[in-house]
Amino acid sequence: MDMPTRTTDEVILGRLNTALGFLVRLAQIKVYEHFFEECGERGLKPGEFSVLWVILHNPGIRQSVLGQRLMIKRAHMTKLIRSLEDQNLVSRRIPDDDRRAVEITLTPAARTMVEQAGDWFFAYEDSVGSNLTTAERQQLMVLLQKFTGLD
Amino acid sequence: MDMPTRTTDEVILGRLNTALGFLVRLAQIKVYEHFFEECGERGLKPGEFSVLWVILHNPGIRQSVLGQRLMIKRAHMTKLIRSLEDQNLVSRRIPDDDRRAVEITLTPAARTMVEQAGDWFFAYEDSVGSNLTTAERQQLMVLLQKFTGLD
DNA sequence: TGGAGATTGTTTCTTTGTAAACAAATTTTG
DNA sequence: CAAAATTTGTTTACAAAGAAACAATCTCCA
Repeated sequence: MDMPTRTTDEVILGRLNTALGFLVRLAQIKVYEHFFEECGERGLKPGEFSVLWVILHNPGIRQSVLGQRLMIKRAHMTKLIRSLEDQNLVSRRIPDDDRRAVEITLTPAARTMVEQAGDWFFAYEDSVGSNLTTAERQQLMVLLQKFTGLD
Repeated sequence: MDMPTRTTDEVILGRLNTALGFLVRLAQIKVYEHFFEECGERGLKPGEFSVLWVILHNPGIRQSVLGQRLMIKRAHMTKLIRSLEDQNLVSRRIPDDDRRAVEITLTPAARTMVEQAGDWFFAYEDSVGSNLTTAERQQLMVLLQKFTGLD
């Protein structure tokens, strides 16, 4: 009998389910979808939060450095920063010693906001991978740190 | 001295570098960039390949099932399939027993092409995470399978 | 010193993917 | 059975992200 595949778990993936790149992509989508179920309408997306968080902990950081660390391309970073500036969350300053660069700082209002947002963001992050044991989560974290070169 | 952050590895990430969601996003970008360095102008992107690969191994699979398994949204799947159809790689058939559904099959030409593409695709996939040991790669694979619910 | 090349950020255009409204077919249920 | 609800795929409008071309500034070296 050669019935066409009708249900998700019948699907034959072959070697695909051993491919790291494929698995990482699936994981990323899952995290993202899970985020919007949980944090739904908080108004602050994961990308935005990570940018603000890093600026909080590195006041005066340059756009280029921020982009390199978070792996956000220049063109996109420009848009992100402008959007944050429009929301009055960050301010830009051209340093005297290099007038091409832009140094980013949080506004005072944003500082308290981001600290607060950190609470629920990391609470959410703790719920990521809740189908793994604590030990597995720890293991996965370490492996991903090494994989991404963050160790 | 409170110098603004100037180089990537000076950047303070705080709790962020222990956040699974953040790490997974970084990993995904890294895989994707690495892919285009390696496989540059092969004309077949990771997403397209995975779709074709799954159709190859599940001939007559329905669009909805394909989308669920690869976590591709309906609206997007429609465009992907149409693009593949325009390239004469897949054909669509409305089954008699459910005239809303669409069953997808590879064209004969695509079958050999995808089998061939599999060779370099999985060769590339083997090079993903080359900064990890073989054991670590295996571990990461198993953890991601569990994480994504593919086990 | 001054010009070639690199760096930094912006702009414009394109690609990729999502959301919401819709139409058609099917299933459920009163 | 017939109306209501669900499923499946498409369309349209939009958001997120990258690529390439560009302008301004800085660096390096002949």
